[in-house]
Amino acid sequence: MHERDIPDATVSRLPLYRRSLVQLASIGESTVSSARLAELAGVNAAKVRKDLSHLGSYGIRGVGYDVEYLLRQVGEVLGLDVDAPVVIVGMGNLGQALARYGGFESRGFPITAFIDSSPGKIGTSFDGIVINHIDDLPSLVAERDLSVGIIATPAHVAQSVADLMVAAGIRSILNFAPIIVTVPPGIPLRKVDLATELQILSYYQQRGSAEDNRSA
Amino acid sequence: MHERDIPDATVSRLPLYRRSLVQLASIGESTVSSARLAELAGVNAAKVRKDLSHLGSYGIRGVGYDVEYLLRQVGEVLGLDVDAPVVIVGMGNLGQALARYGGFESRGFPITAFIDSSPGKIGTSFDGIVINHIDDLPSLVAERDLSVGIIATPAHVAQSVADLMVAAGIRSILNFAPIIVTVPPGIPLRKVDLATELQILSYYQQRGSAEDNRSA
DNA sequence: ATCCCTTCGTGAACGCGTGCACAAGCGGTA
DNA sequence: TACCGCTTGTGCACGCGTTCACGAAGGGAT
Repeated sequence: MHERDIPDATVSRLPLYRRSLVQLASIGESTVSSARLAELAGVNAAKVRKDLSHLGSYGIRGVGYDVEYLLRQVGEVLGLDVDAPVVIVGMGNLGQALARYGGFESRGFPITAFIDSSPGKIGTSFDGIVINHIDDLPSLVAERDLSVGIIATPAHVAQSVADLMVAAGIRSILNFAPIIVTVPPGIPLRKVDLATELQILSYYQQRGSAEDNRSA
Repeated sequence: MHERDIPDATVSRLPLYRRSLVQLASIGESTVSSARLAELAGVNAAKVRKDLSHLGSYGIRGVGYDVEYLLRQVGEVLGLDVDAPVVIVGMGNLGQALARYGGFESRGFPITAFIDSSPGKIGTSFDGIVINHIDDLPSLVAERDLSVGIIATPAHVAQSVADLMVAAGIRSILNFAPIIVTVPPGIPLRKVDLATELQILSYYQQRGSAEDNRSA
């Protein structure tokens, strides 16, 4: 049926469904209706059904969706059946926090390499992994099959770090530096900017009316 | 003169423009065209013009926009002319990193209070600010005029923390916990989920085609 | 004063995303 | 077997967001 061509909006919700499904599985639920899943994920029930229909039809009318099966299916579509080793570039406060944050390994994204430019840090260990120089990136990518690069550097070096990542063979990038970074087509790139989020909140707070923000 | 009713999509780009304008101001540029601003912000030039038109028309045909004036204007629309003191709840790895991350104070969001549940942490200082118990939140909100609450706790307590924040008078919330949190209407709420971002990247990486991700 | 070049502001068309509403389909029960 | 209640899958209409393309309007030079 419809194997590929999943809309962007749906893709961005799949991790949400996945989280809810994990939760359901952990409390022993074997099936779930679109209404219940919608409630857990904080979205509309019709949207859940339409989203899930994009990965083929796995629901049973009158019953709902099989939790375990759907969980496997979503994981497969997202490509989570294989690990994607992560390298963090920039071991300042943010980089160190990301490194210690446990939520990655357990979700299939083992943090496998660290890069920093400070001579005082290079060669030292962090969580049992040696911090390397950026020049070592290409060989690290090859050795450890690094797939995802996280940029946690100051803004003024973020673009050059991104360029070096691409050159070294990194296949997708998550940018935390507060600046626009551009990469060649074919390299998925997403950004997380904390100050931006606060500024958006500031607008809606000041205005009184709170857009669609009932749940998140 | 359209004062209010700025589309959500535009609001979410205003911080981006603001960042670019700050950059331009720092290198002494006094005017900027929509094309240049678009390049810096990584968006389409027509979009820039339409976005800026929503805050009234400040561009001069044949010349461009006045950097300083536009900067003030954007800041005012976003409500950045007054400080919005921030409280961080959950001083684990992420909370500590956010606390040390310098990008907030300088952008009008002074981090003014910390909350944690661990008896070992309560009463100790972090960056010169004492870590308090969640029960102290209402009085802290009143004393320090706290406006924004950051949830950096484990998922299973995030909802109750959000409830307590709302009850204490917090006016907008940024949630880092990997779970859906719901708040009453009128309280702006945004979420940042790192694992979700990685999973989305994983999908596009696996697929080969990289959506609109040329710049971010 | 006139012309030309540049850049803004916006009308209009298109496409994506959302949500309603309903028919189709499955399971259980008598 | 026939019926009933529940839930999925989707056609359809609506609205928001994006982009093109062009008229309007400034500034500077002749």
